[in-house]
Amino acid sequence: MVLRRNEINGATKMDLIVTITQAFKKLETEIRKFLKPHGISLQQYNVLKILKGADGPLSTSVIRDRMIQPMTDSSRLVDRLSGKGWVSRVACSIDKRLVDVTITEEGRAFLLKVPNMDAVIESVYKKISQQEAEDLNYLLNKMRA
Amino acid sequence: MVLRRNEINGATKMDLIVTITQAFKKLETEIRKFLKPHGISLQQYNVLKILKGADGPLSTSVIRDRMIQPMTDSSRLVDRLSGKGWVSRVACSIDKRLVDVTITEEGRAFLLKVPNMDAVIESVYKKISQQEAEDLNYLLNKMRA
DNA sequence: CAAAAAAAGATGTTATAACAACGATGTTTG
DNA sequence: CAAACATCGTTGTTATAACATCTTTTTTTG
Repeated sequence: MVLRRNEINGATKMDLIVTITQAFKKLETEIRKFLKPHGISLQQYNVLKILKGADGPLSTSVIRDRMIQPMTDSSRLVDRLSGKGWVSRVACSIDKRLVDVTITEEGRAFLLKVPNMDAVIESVYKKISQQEAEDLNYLLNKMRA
Repeated sequence: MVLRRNEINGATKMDLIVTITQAFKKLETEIRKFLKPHGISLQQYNVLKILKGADGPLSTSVIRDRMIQPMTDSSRLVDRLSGKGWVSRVACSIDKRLVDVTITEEGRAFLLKVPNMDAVIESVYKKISQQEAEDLNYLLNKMRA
């Protein structure tokens, strides 16, 4: 694929910082606004989806590793989900350092109430083609390889 | 320029969410670690640089508009900078709703002590070429056009 | 001109994230 | 085996961001 761009494009890597930041912020804002009426944060939603997709219980640290944005504070993040009754925590019998976190029926029921996010994603990415999305993905992955 | 990628690349726009997020987070983390020993946050640093680059005073809302990550809470952000003595605030005589924010000599002196960030940026982007950086910039800008 | 609308910034509140330190448990290694 | 080390999760602390609301001031509009 041949990229078409302006005749003059002196974009530096410094410019890329600005561009990546703004692309991310726009994305984050849109998703946040989408989730807000449902009373759940981005990170909490991410964890809930991870647990829903898992076979059985996951430890807090495994959850953190699987998050799109791994965070140091995942313990309290699980705490908040537990407070809402969407996950349960049980001490792991094999390794007592671990905590087995499982999504509850209430958690599953909640996820069912949240509409599919496709429309949000499409609204953010509508300006680029599927091919361009793949190119972007390729370049961004190469960057942080 | 022809992008080379894996034979199979089924990256969806949903994948892009993950990729952009992780690219941004890596960037943010590196810059944060770089600034931390100097005792300034990303946003505060951004504002200080904006004020240094400005001719004269800027109002809080103009500062917000120029930030890489515009934030609702820019009032208190300027507050913190003021608390450190790096900016001064004076009521604007022309429009009394506005506050003229100016970088102080202490603020300028502080900026001089912070080393250039080029090395950090280079470390994050070293895996891609200048051409690829420009392509990325082009695609990301197109996306959010 | 006067009322309505908009804009700027301050502030209270709440949620969240980063960081460091800690205790408990598990693993490695001499 | 025992001591050093590593891992996991919790907790305290602090800084930050989002959001709503409010006052003041300016602009718009009928």
